[in-house]
Amino acid sequence: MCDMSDGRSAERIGRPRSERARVAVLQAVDDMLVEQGYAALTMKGIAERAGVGRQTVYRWWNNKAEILMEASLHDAEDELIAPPRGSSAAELVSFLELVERFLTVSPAGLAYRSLLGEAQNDPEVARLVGERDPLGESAAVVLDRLRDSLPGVPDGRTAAAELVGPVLYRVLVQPGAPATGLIARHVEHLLGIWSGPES
Amino acid sequence: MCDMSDGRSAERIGRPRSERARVAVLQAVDDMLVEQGYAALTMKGIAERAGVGRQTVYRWWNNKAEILMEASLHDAEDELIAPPRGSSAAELVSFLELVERFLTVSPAGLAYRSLLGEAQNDPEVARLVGERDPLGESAAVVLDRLRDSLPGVPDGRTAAAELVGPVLYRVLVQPGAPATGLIARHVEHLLGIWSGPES
Amino acid sequence: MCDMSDGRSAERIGRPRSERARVAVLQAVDDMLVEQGYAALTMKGIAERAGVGRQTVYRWWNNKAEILMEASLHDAEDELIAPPRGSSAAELVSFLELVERFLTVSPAGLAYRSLLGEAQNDPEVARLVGERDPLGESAAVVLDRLRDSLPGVPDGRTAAAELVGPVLYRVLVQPGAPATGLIARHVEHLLGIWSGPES
Amino acid sequence: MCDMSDGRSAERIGRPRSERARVAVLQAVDDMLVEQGYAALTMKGIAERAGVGRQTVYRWWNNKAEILMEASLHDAEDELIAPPRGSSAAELVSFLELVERFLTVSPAGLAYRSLLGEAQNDPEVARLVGERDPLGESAAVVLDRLRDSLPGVPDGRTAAAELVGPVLYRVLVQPGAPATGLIARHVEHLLGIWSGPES
DNA sequence: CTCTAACCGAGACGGTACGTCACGTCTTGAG
DNA sequence: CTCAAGACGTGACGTACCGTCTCGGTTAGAG
Repeated sequence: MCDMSDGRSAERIGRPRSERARVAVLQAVDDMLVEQGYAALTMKGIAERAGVGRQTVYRWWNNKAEILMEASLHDAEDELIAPPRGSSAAELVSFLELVERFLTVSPAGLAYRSLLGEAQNDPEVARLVGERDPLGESAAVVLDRLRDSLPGVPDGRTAAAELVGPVLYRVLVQPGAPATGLIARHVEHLLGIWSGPES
Repeated sequence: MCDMSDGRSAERIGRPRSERARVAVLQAVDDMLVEQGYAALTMKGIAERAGVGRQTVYRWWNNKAEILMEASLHDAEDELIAPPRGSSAAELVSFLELVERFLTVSPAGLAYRSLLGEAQNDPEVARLVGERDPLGESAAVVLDRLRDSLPGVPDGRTAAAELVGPVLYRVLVQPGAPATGLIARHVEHLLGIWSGPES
Repeated sequence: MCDMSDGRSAERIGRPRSERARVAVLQAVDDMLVEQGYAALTMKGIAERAGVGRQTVYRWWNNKAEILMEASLHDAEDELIAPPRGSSAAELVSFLELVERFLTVSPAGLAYRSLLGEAQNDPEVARLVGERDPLGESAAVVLDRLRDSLPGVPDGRTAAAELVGPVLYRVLVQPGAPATGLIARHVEHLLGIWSGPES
Repeated sequence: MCDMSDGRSAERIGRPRSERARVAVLQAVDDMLVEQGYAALTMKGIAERAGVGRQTVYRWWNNKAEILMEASLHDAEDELIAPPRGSSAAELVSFLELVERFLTVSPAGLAYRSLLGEAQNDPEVARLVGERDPLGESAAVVLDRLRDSLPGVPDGRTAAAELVGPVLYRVLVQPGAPATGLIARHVEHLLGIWSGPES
């Protein structure tokens, strides 16, 4: 997020940044998200929970949004890997169920939703989300894997939007309602489109 | 939103509430949303812009979210009425283009997005959005109108989610990118599903 | 200190400022000065001790220095009134003993010393102290009263400086050391100067 | 100030401390005091200006006060040596004028005033100032020299307080106002006291 | 035509989070 | 063991916004 970024940068002088502090912050954010929710996520609170100075947090990330993005990105990659199944249908259903679970119970998913929320109000956050969208990226991975057996899957972000859009919409608008029925029917429809000879 | 709601409640004594103040607040919110964005939307700022006391705002609505909801609901009904077209395809495309324009330029749409964002962090707002979702309601209206010519359209919120979900997702994640291509392909797919004998 | 100053100013609109909050702050400052000393005097601490919002403190006074000045000025007038004595010598000795006690034990006096200290670093505070110096003003009052029996007392701030300067210097440099001997000898000297026909 | 103090302690091992760093710090403090004033005197700022590590500063001195004390003490001895004059009066006037100039323009004098200010809030600094007071020591030197021709000069710190107290008071309270008139009259009075047969 | 009650504007109130700054300590690699 | 550099934990700073309260003044229906 912040500068210094990708290791290297040759020899830095002075005391090196504490990786320990960095992961403590990310862990604290994860914990607090599930325990108290985003509304109770204070910079001061994060720092205290992580046993870290406030300034240190600002040294690594410029915004609360950047912390959330990092917390979300890192775990999303792991949590949104759909296990291989026998059929495309089962694989898509599994993935969307992962997505739903991710968005409703996983710290990373809660972070993603808060991030998406903040992006609607803060253009800086919007830019961040626009560039690195863990949900869309995971969907792209799954679709790439299925492209052989589903010749109709379009390229780029369109297919990803068509896949996860309805589930995301349901979770954003009705976080409490289960999306299982929606997922089943939605996958059925998508298969009807993508597997056929058309398009 | 607040009590007193729908006129009624017979005869109240004392000075009646100023309808003038109420619409001034809604107008101020609309203006400030397009001029400065949600981040600069302060209760104090709204009151001052509307030439209204702060307490008066809280008399009509309990939260900033309730104001946004009212500002969004009222205009959304007008702005999301798809004009009748010759074909179902054209009608759906028109509707989704309306949706995209609503979400990106209309004050009511910006309010809706901010509201949806806030709902991810504040359960009270989430309840509000879950009960009255202008986007889903408009989609339901359109789908009802087309149900005769599209026998495959499922009932309830599933179809609405499938219709608007991808477009909303695109706008939420990439507000700047045009969704025209996505809309065209998406409608084409939906028609393939809904018009056929299957499902 | 702050604007609003001298009452009147005709009809103000809005909720009037809470005199209760104002005196609570001044009382809190007095208490904390004797209990913990100036170093522990935090704006946040003052506000909490006074049961008052932080912004309220800033509404009444712009600086910590302005609070101290007000706390000092108000009490200094009362605490530095030398009781009438039979002789000029006794009256001056009484006054200087009051000054010493004021500077070492009274909250107002501790505030004055901290203020004087801050004035050496902050030009804004220096201006404040230069305009309203409770110590000098009290000395001037005493000297005015004695001018009849001491024809040699010069006008203006010179006499006041000559009277209180040595005692203040002693207290500033050696707060712990008693100044009684210094006071006795100093008054004796001053009388030798001021009572004579010279000057 | 810090340990190691007076050279000695025989043979230390490891890299010897850099005297160059020490004087660079003192020079930086002097410069910054006249350029920006005490308020802008930061430990980090001093170190950077001196081209020195922060830890190095703390190795030589424990507090900012100790640096100021050293900066003040060293130069005060030179700057407060009253040149020999024909008369006691002229010598005292010269000395007090030096004092005034010292306190208002000299870096060492500004440091002394800031130190005196800090001493009112911090007992540790108060102890420091109480033990080594450059102003009082210089006054004692002058008075010792004049004791032969002024038989009435009392011993100890009383005379010093009586001599410099009024001038210091004037400078502390009204740094901008010239003290020339005060000095002339004050010396005249002191001579009336000290030269006479009385006391 | 008053009385009364709820409204209106304005703005101060007690809280709390923000991002910055300075402190004094700790941790690098180099000398 | 010291040096320059700079990150570390701590905590105060002044600002902004929240939602409530308290003013004087306004506007209706009830007596």
